[in-house]
Parts: sequence; structure tokens; C-alpha cells
Amino acid sequence: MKPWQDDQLQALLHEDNEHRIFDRLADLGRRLGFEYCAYGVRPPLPLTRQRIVMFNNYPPAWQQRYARENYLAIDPTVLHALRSPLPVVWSDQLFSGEPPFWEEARLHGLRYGWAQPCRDAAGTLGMFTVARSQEALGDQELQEKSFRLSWLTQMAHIAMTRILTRKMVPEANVRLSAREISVIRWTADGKTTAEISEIMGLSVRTVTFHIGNVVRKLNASNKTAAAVRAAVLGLLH
Amino acid sequence: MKPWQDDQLQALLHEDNEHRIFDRLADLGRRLGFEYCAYGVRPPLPLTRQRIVMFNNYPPAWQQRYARENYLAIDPTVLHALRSPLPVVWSDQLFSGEPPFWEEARLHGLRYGWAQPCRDAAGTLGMFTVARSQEALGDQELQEKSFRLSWLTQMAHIAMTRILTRKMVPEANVRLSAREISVIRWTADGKTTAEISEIMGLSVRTVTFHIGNVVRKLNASNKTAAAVRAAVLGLLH
DNA sequence: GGAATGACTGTCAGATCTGACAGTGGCAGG
DNA sequence: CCTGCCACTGTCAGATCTGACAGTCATTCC
Repeated sequence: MKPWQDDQLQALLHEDNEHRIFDRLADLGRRLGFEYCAYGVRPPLPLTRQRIVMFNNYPPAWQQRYARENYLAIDPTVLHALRSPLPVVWSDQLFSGEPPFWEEARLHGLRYGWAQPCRDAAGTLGMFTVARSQEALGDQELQEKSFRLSWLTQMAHIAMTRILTRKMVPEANVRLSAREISVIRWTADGKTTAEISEIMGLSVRTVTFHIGNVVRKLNASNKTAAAVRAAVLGLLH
Repeated sequence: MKPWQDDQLQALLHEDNEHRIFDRLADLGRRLGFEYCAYGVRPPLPLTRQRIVMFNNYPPAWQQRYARENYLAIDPTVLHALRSPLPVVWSDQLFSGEPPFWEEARLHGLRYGWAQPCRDAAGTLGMFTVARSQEALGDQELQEKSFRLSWLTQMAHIAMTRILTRKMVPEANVRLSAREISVIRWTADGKTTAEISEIMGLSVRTVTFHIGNVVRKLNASNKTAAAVRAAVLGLLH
């Protein structure tokens, strides 16, 4: 469907190391006309102490600064991705809440940039950013290239999550049986085991048995956590 | 940012009736070169008996047929959107699992089509489709127009969910206090009230008090359902 | 000052869940 | 035929949750 980068994309999806995937993405970003790029991913679990993993080829000094100051927590592009599916262009307005952050980024050569969020069925959020130090982004260029940015974002997301999900979210790999999906879905809907046994025509003991299996598979400490994990991982559809 | 349709988009976001929004979308679809278009949305709740609402300007005979046969349940483009964030072009391969469905659609003039899924932070899934009876979709056209399809999809999604979420998912409108978010997040993580009271430095009674308030706000029957709803609606971030 | 609101706390009975015990019956593969 | 595997069921003690009772304290608004 996309001859312009078909070979690269195939390679992307067959790569089995996240850093090599990123190197290829950076190369594709350069071809798009941006010296810098970044890909960040936030898995749906754990709910508390959520982690965001980021790959980028920004100047090392900025990378260190960003990490040391925990800029991830205030970066307006990240906050945007958490709320909206729309792409966002770096602008004074976007960074108006964090002038020092924006100032500093520009001093490191991160002047013109553009980020595209991406959400998948497994609840994982990704964001792909391209940036450069010279040449402002005009409407014309945005229109011309936003398709490729969107496409690149989605391919980056698929390639990256294929690798990272195994490591970061072991729960995402479990397979629930049809029975297990039914009982945990009713549980997530607030039904008690007695009610579920009525609904499904099983004994109460059998319902608790299935729920117990789901709890064990999802490494949850009780059925509430199991239901939440199954739901956010999209296992109930 | 997008001069080519800025006025239309502003109008889209200020429209307060879903059918008028769709009429505008259909108009934008025609400008893109497609006589037919469709927008479908699936809210994250309820978990059981999930509903999909669809708007389209397909031939009435096909609309009736589609509804009567419950084609929503087997439509490969819908199944695609449930799994993948990528756009998908109608093809023999895509519909290979449902030849009669594909055959019938083509007889009604739905021959060349293209669908783009969209997921938002509130857990709602949308899909925007454009289609026509004449003129196959070539690579060139896909590349030229996919930006606008993607953009249109996201604007359609934002405009539609703004209206529909109120009606379809009353729980999505609730606001949780900081305390409530904390206790329900720990609950969703599998902690007992005793553990949460320890973590947050509150009495057990206070934890149950806050949980009770969340349960009431989210119209849940117990804290498991409340935790699931808060999680899928993105209220824990 | 008084009213309203929200965050917080205590107690108790009955419902529900959790984790351990111990099984049955069907089905596929060696 | 035997073994392993899976779906299913029973019982029980102790932990946990739910829904009702009844309050305190600080802040905000009129």
C-alpha cells in the first residue's frame, strides 16, 4: 500500500530489538526531513507508578537534563497525548504553561517539532515525535507530510509494542478461555458470584473457580484487580 | 492549521446534534471524492451488551439489510477497528471470511471503500468510512487523501463523542476528587481498604467512605465495577 | 454568626470473597 | 487402557466488603 517505504516497514516489523527498531525510525524521520525523532510508550499497567519508556536521538545534554528534571511529568506534548488523539505541533501556545522547559529545549536545538499520539486495543498509548533545529513548519509541509507521520507513528507503535509489551506487561500475553472471559466480564460489571452462577447456569463454586484462574493468570491479588486488568487490556471483547 | 476545511471543522465542533454533524461529515466526504460515508462509535461501557451506534448515508436498502442481518457483528471492517489502529482499504482479502456480505455490499453500490479507526483517552472507539460505487482506489489516491481521512476521522470522533458520550455513557461525565482517584486507583490495583488506609494514612472507615462515593458517582453496584469503570474511562490518570 | 459543604472517623450486622481442603466426569493422545 | 488435562462441584474458616447507624472538624459563602 505504501511503496515509498515498504521495505523499511517490513524490516521494522521483523526487527526483534527495540533499539534497532528505533534506529530505523530515526532514519525514516530523517528522510521525512527531521534530524531528531522520539518514540514514547506508556503501557496500561501498572495503574499505580505508571511507567513511560522513551527512545530518542535528541542531543545527549538534553536527554540528561530531561531525565534529571523529570520533564516527562510536565512535558506538554506528553500531556496532550494523554488526552487527545490529534497530532500536535510545537508552538509557544502549547508550551505556554512551561516557558523554562520550552526555552531550554530550543537552546538544545529542539525548535520545530511535531508529535502524533496513537492508542491501540490493548490500552497502550504511544507518541511519535519528529523535530529539527532549522526551518519552521509551515501549513504546506504539515499537510504534505502528516500522512507519513501518522503512518510512521502507527507502524512505530505496532513494531515497538510487539517487542516491549512482552517485557513491560506480562499480563498482556495471557489467553483467557471463553468461560473465563464471561465470568470476569460479569464480575467487571459488578455482579456477585451468586448472580453470575444464576446468569451462566453454573454453581457458585464453579464461578469462583474460574475467577480464581483469571486472578492467577493476570497475577492479580483479588478479583477487582483481575477485572480491571482484563478490562484495560481489552481481554473482554 | 488546515485551511482547506477550517470553517467546516469549526462548524462541526459547534454543532449540537449528531445528525447534523453527520450531514456535515457526509458533505466533507463528498468533497474528498466519496459519495458514501459512515461513522460508527462504540463507547467503553457497558461491558456486557456493548452497543455500537452507526451513522451512514448508504442506500436505504443496504441499511435495512445490514440492520436486519446484524451485519455489525461480522463486518470485517468493524472487526479490524476493534483490533488495530491502522486504516484499512476494502478488498477481497479483507472480506474473504464473509463472501456473501461482500457480494451483497457491492450489489448495493458499495464497491470501493476505506475505513480509519480512532481511539480516545476515554476508551471510546470510533471508525470513519468513506466509499463509492465507481473508480477503484489506487495507491496514489490513498497517499494523497489519507491525511485528510485521518484528520476527518479524528474530528468526526471528537465532534460526535462530545454529543454522544453524554447520552450513551453518563458515567463519563463524572468528576472524581483527588482523594477519590487515589483510593479507587489503589483499589483497582488490588489493595484492600486496610492496605489503602495504611498507604494513604487514613482510617479504614475513610477509605470505605471515599470508595463508596466513587461507587455511587459511577452508578456501580460494588467497588469492582467502580474500579473497572474508572479505569476504562481513563479517570485514573 | 450561621448555613452549607466536604473530608474525615467510629461501630455493627450481614453479605461476599478468599484460600484451603477434596473431589467427579469427559475427552484426547500415547 | 491409562494418563493427563480441563471444566466443573462441594465445604469451611477467616478475611473483607457493604450498607446502615451517627458523628467531628475546617473552610467557604451569605
